[in-house]
Amino acid sequence: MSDLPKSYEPADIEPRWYAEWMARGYFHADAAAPKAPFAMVIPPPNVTGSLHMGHALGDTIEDLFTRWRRMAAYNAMWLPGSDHAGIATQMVVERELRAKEKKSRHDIGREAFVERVWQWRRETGDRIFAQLKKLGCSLDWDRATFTMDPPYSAAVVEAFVRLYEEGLIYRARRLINWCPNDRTALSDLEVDYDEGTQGELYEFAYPLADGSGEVVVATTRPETMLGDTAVAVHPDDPRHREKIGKLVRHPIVNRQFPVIADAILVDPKFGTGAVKVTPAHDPNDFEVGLRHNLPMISIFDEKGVVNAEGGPFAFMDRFAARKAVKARLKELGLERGSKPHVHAVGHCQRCETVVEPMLSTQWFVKMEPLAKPAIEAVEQGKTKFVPESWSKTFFHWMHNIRDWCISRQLWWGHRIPAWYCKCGETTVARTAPGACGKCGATELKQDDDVLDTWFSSWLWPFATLGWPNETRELKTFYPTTMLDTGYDILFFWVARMLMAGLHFMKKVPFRTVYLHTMVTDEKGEKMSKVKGNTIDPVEVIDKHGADALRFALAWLTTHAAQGKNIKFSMSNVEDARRFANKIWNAARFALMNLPGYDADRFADRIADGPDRAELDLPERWILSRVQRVSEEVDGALEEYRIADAAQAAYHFIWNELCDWYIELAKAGLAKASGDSEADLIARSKIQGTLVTALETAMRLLHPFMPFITEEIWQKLPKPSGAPQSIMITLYPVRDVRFHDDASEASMALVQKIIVAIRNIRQERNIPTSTRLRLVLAVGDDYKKTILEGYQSIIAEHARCSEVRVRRSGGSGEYNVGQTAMAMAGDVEVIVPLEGLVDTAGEKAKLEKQIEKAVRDRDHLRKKLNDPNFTGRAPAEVLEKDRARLAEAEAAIARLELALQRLVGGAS
RNA sequence: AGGCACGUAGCUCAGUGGAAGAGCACUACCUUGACACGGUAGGGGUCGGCGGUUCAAUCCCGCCCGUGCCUACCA
Repeated sequence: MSDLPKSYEPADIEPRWYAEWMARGYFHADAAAPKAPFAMVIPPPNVTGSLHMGHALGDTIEDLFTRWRRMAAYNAMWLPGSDHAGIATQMVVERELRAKEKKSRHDIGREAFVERVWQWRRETGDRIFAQLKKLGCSLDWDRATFTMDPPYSAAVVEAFVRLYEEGLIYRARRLINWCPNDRTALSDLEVDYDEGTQGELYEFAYPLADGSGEVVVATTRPETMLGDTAVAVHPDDPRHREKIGKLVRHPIVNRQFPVIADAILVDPKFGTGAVKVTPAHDPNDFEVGLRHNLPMISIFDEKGVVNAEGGPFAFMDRFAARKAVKARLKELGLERGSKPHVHAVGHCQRCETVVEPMLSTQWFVKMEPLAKPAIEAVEQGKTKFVPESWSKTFFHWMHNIRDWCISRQLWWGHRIPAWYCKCGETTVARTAPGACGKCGATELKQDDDVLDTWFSSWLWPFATLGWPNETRELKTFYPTTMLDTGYDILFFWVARMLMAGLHFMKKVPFRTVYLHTMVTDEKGEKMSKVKGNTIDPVEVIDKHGADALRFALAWLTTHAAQGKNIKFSMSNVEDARRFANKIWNAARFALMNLPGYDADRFADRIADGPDRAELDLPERWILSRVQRVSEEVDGALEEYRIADAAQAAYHFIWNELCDWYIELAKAGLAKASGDSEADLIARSKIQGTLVTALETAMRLLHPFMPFITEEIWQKLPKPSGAPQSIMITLYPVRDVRFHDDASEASMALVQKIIVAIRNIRQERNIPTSTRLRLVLAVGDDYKKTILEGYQSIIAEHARCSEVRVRRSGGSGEYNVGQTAMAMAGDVEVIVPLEGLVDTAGEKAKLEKQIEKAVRDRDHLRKKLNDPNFTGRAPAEVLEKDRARLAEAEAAIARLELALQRLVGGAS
């Protein structure tokens, strides 16, 4: 007897099973196991991070695939870890230091600060791991890796040194993106452009040095004029042609510089046709500076404050200087105008400070040689994107790739393995060199900078498996099978991993890249703490359970078209929770109805399929259906159609197993409630089928909802020798013995008939307590025989006292004018309604049905009379349409007959 | 500026060259011994607009309108 509570309470069940699975070591994959590998690495969350909805989505998808493959007998390995997240982590610890001790990192020094970060990590880092466990993630925790672990750090150094030795890493003075707030260089990808910033196009005049006039320039950043070293015009612009080669006089700092001609920089149609050139603070101007060999004058320090080059404006902040410079120009009578101007302004991805282009010496990775093999690998299908359309975006970026600035002026991260000698020699080495290789000096100074966090992340799929050592792990699990991640880090991470994997391992790092969408709030707005529209997955789990959250996300995970996202709301979770409750109650029903059931005996009975087991229609039908749905779910997962898989499982469980089979089983069990041997056998067939269908459904659903399926699975009776956990069972596989087209067709007809009767009842307001007498009229004896076999099922479910089946066309079987009639496929469903009939109403209903059938018939006739159609359409389409036409014609005939009788009877 | 997508039921979204689908919402009825976190039945869409290809178009092609996203140095 079941003592299950009436509704499902996940909080009691989930933590218990996760602990049990851990204890039994189910998450661990042995690299030496003689099984086909399925390997995946987690996109490592920041150590500072806590689980947000984006993680919840990705990790649900990843766990879903890991569990699914594990149940298909793969050696499934999902590798966990976390990322040291340079800037983010440094900022967190700095903030804490300031709050607790009112000190800056500079106050305590680099060594002490880095120790502080380690201490912070020991105390509060990897909080997210506990949250991943709550979500049910079956990660191989023994392999958890942190990007600052000593072996991983060694791999980072190894990668740097190799690339340096190969000439793919170089140090150069370039114009880079600088964040004056974080005081570090950024890569191009770390700059977000704020499209549509309302700015000003300000015009002012540079006087020509010879006094022959002036040249008016237009700029959005007047303050950078302090660093101007040229004015550029288009060589063919008649307005400016005679000024080319002349000098202008800088009105504020004591300097003269030329008017130059540059057809690349200058668009004569824009602004005044003359451009001020600031090579040290603008990427385009930098290029001009190189082309024309102009001086490059940096006018800001690392905080974005004007330096000594700014003359009277020194020590002013960038934005204060802008105002001051404008005011001064006005005083000097050089202001020439201003108009509003919308343009894109770059912001630091991390702190949103306006990025300053600065001239600076940094380390770079030469990307083109790395990009080429990655492009080819994707072209050749060695790595596939899902959805496929992302490969276009990938190619576009890869073909236009630029060198990657990898040095960061931070303290937290992998320190650049380069040492400088007073003699000017640079030594790049795996360990600190004892002396300069050139001059022998022993006082070498290591580069102060650390590497971009992504420089360690791009090694993730192989550095986590022991690279550069040749490990068993690498041999077994590299290349990994799939990678799942959000499309927002396609360039940051996926593309770079492809490049690093091909370069260092000579093989792609993953066969398939599944890119999932972004999760937003229900209005489609990005979730953010500032906006206050975040949904905390941990709170959701506490309230509704991890299974509900996971299923809600899976249900919504359709292929990620660009610019689309998952609009997530709590109602999605509530729906999923209702589903969990439904499953729970289906299991309760089963468990309440199993007294006397012997799982071993049923297993014997069913061992050779449903024929030998002598099952009845409902049993044959549901076993065929669970089989078909299993294949559907499995097939959908093969194609990464996650929502389709979730929805197929959902509809099977709710609309077939619960709505129909359990109802059919109730009647069957009631009928066979006695103690006779016959009853016992009849009962056991139903019990066995119910348990089998439910057990299969639980396995099917386990990757989506691991906890509830385990809980129920454990409670179901199983034949002796069954596995200890649903986690280590086999995923439902194709078994053609249970395919039963005939039973599915018969059941579909029975269902149609029952629905037609319920419809009649509903429309006429006939209460369920009124037992109906039913007549089914069919066109041939074959169908008559079949339906006669299902009379009792129909009677039970449509609440009829009597069901008669006869050939159609006869008369006198029911009282004229006293019946309701409807078509269920080609079966006439006739319900005598003595004394209950509203003749006018019946007439209207019949007419409506006729009208629809006539519409169908006319449409089909027209089609089938068109030789163009019959001549060109494929045979099966013609056949189908002819059958439909025949059905429509028969329906019209029978409905019209019924109408005539009705009218005749009433008159 | 270039590129990639999208426009299907009130809402959120699937879908396919051969009779329009789901979840939620809505309407009516039902406290039936698995479940009211439930059941039964139902209403609701010229599949953004206009052309074209085809025997057949929501699906393929072109144009237009609208929306979103990505990349890019427009002073």
